[in-house]
Amino acid sequence: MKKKSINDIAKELGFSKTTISFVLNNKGDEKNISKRTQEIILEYVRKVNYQPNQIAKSLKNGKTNTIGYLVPDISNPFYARIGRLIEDLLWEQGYHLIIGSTDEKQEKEDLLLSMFVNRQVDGLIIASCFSDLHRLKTLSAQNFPMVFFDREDPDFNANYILVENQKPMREAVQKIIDKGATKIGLLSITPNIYSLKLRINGYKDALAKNSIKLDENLIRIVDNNDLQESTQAQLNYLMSQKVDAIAFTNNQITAIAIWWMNTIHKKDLSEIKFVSFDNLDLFDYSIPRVVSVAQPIEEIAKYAVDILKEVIQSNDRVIKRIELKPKLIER
Amino acid sequence: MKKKSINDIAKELGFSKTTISFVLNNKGDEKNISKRTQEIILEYVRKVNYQPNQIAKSLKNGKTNTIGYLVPDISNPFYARIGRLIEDLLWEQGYHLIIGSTDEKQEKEDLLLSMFVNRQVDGLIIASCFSDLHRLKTLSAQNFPMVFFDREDPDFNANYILVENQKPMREAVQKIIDKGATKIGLLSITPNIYSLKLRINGYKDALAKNSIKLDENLIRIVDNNDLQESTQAQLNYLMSQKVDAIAFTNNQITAIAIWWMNTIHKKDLSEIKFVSFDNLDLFDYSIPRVVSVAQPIEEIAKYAVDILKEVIQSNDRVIKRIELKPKLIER
DNA sequence: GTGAAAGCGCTAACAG
DNA sequence: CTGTTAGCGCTTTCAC
Repeated sequence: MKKKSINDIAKELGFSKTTISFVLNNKGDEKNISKRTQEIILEYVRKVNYQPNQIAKSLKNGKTNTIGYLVPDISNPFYARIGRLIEDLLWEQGYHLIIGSTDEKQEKEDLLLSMFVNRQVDGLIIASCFSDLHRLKTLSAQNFPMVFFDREDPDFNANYILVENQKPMREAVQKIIDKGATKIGLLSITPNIYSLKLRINGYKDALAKNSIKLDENLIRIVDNNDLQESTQAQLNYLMSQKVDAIAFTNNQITAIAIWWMNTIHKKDLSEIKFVSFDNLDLFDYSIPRVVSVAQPIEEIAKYAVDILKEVIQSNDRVIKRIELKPKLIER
Repeated sequence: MKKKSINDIAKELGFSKTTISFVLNNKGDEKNISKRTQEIILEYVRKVNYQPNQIAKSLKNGKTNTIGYLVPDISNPFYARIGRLIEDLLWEQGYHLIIGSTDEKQEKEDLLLSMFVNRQVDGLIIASCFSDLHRLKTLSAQNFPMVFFDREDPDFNANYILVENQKPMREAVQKIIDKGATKIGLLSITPNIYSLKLRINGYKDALAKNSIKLDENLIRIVDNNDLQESTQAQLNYLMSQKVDAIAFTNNQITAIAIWWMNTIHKKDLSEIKFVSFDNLDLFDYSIPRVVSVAQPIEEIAKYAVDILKEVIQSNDRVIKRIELKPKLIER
């Protein structure tokens, strides 16, 4: 059974497409279509459950009412929850979300970016891996509506919704120093992303401030291609070095670490302290205790959508940089 | 800067649109376009970074290469992870995912369903709340490609990727009975979904098999509109009834329960036993101990995509019902 | 008040 | 080997 088109409706009803189109788009009055005609059309449309083809509409209007959501991994709770919030906010405005997970791979990000552009999404909300600015800069130069969140590249001027990184990390690490930690390791995913560098700097700041000598060996980077295994190996190393605290630059590796401590390592649980950028509910009760930096995800989603809408609507270039304050959660 | 169209390319290069189109769609050889011409076109296209408009293509071909993913909540780890797996599988086939979260609300589900249809998605992967079959049956009658997972409605004949519900739940509850539980409560989200009913039946079966009298008061239903609060209130009730074990019908409420036990209740942690349908990594170490029923999410995603593809490709009606075996995880 | 017709960017049958 | 052309379903200008 083929779907009805506006043409079919027109024929069946004996009106022209134009008339049907006007009525369907609530321009009946404006275009002086008689009340009677409008009723007939609306009634019929309801009866046969006619649904206009959005693709045709999009082609004509140059608007698809879709937004691309490009993140490292949609199943990461942080991105999943923000995604959900964004989905809801966009829904209210008649927009829909197409998702894309990059796995922190430049190549995948590039392909997804082209895909989104080819699909004519009206805008993009992105947590980029920023490993190659070329394509982003091209899009930006074309004034393609984009809002970036979570991560920043100082060489790339764009709309950013960010949270402070360095200071909160410093304060979080300070907390565990106050509680007696002296030998503090750090575990991070690839820090070629500026925001992650800042988090690491925060860690270094805290050490410096407390005259703890920085031991570069205690800064461990996990391999993105094998997050699970690599995190565990690096943890193992840090534990062998007898650290009494570990700072993590995102929630994903903290979660793996807690799991590993409890199921594989099974030692030092109460002795060691964790610091995590990003919060998770389970930190409220998990051992080791975690001091965490909670990002204001509702705000992030809200600003991302608001600014994206602004960019889409305005013709001239909008560049905003919003920096939100995360919340330090002591435990 | 307006985007280039195939027309522009044709003019600039002095070929016709057809030739360009053939070459771009790798039909150059098939259509006997000279090697030289192909090279020129490919070269030029690369140089100006021409990207064909997918919307126009879609309109022409009647295919959008998008699939709708309709679930109660994309930020629920279960749906998020399956979503991610599906995204990857579809990506390999050139398909992309549009997401929609229903919040278990019929109205929202209906709206999302229309949205997906209007957008001309090529297919739908759905965990429906099944509170009104009308629209689904209409779509099904129109042979719209759909695959349902996680949940089933026996009154609705469709493609299903499911896991066994009743028996695994019975076995899981049996485990904790073996460990000494005698007064076992149950907490579930709205069980107007058949699959959830089956899980509850599994719980009842286990009690019956062990001659434990069923106390309907110990079967508590949480309010979907306020999951957090409601779950906590119901838990409070169950604890006041001195149950020595609680079975949960999905991971979301189990996670809330663990959080509540550890942060609010702070008692009975080692005394009480949990059973959870759906697994979470944190169950590996969380207290109370959780016996869980782990769904094979990779398989679910794989089958969902495979069968959807099959349905899309075949002209005649395909109806499959796959029932996978979940894995019982003792702890 | 209503309709004819052009055109959004692309594909593909058909012609040459 | 390559080009002309119709048409996917819709919107909108202009004409009647």
